[in-house]
Amino acid sequence: MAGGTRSPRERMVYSAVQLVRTRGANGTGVRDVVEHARAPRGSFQHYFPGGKDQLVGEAVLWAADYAADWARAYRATARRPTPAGLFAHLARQWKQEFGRRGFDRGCPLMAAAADLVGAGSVVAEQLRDAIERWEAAVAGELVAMDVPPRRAKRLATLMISTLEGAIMSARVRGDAGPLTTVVAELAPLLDG
Amino acid sequence: MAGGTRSPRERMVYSAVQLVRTRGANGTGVRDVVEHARAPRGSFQHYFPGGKDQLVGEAVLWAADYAADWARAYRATARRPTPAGLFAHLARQWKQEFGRRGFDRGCPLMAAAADLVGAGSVVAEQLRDAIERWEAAVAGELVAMDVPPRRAKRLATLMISTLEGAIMSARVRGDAGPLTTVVAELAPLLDG
DNA sequence: TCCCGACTATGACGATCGTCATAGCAGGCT
DNA sequence: AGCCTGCTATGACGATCGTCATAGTCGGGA
Repeated sequence: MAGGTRSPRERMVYSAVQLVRTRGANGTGVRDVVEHARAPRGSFQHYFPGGKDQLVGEAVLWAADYAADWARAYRATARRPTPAGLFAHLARQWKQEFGRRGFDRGCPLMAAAADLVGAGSVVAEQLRDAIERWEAAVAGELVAMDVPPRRAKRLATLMISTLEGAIMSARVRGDAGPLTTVVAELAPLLDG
Repeated sequence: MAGGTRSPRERMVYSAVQLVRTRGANGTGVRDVVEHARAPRGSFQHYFPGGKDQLVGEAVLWAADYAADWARAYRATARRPTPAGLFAHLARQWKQEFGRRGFDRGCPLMAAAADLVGAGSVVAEQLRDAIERWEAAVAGELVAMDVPPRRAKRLATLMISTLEGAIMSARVRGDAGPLTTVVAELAPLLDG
């Protein structure tokens, strides 16, 4: 999650992710990102000649790959993988995040989507890539559990939608309850 | 949805809702709201001495009441109300919105949550009220269908979470498919 | 040695933000 | 008439935004 020896460029992308998660895309300034990353201020325009759009775009893609990797990691930890188990695995991380660090940080994709999609930002395209990459990873894991590909895609859509909404609900209430609820309610449907 | 004879004050709250839906809370300026509402610029500080926070707070509450009313309206239109029918009713409005007006506008509660919760805004409290008010309305409708109160609350959480996530997914992809998918997938669980 | 490329430092620009101060208008009441 | 109150008009303040221009530092190859 956190490494000490990353390049200033990588640190800026990572910091952008964290700040977008807490304050939204419009609420995050490039100066904040540079400072949070302990990166030289002059390096921003060197590494990101495309400006803030490029930075946020890379942050969104970084987050999607991180989420996809997290989904793929489930198979190694579970002795008997099931769709409901995968969903619980995805939700567990968020419960831990909320339990340990509070409710300040949400999903970066949701934050970026809320601010940028309707504004016609160029980042919207990479947001689309990000969501599809994540969903494809989840669907791929379901296929590996012998779920038929077509249904795997539908279940992946359901899982990601429900997870995202539960994250938002939990953050607003300051209570991880919604995550627990949706995991329990969806379990029979996913494994049935 | 739109009335021509509302007071400048009401128009500003309504315009704030629409602008927050498309550009997010931080992306919406008070000058934009005033102009969009065709309201006198000087009236803003008169009606909202609490500034932007007050305006956004009222917008969030307005949206919650609107959503709650929409949920309650289902019972009148359905000859044989069921939980899955209610969920489809909620999703149908969004499919129509996306079909008619495109994907620029999302859910104002999600947009406000993404921008304000992590920033420690005072609006976060009213956001909490808004979500709970909406969820209580949905749960109330379920109880009216003879769903036991405790389970009604859980199903309401599931429905709202899934709906919110599907809205986000649909907006990012520019395709209302996720809404259709989650409605179909959740139906047997909700009515079973 | 010189130079050249990658990287960093710093200051400034114009735009926009939320907020405020102040003045002007209308209409009802006494 | 005079006045008070609800509402509107307008200009400005300081802060912050994303971006840019320019100069400085550093190390390795010719």
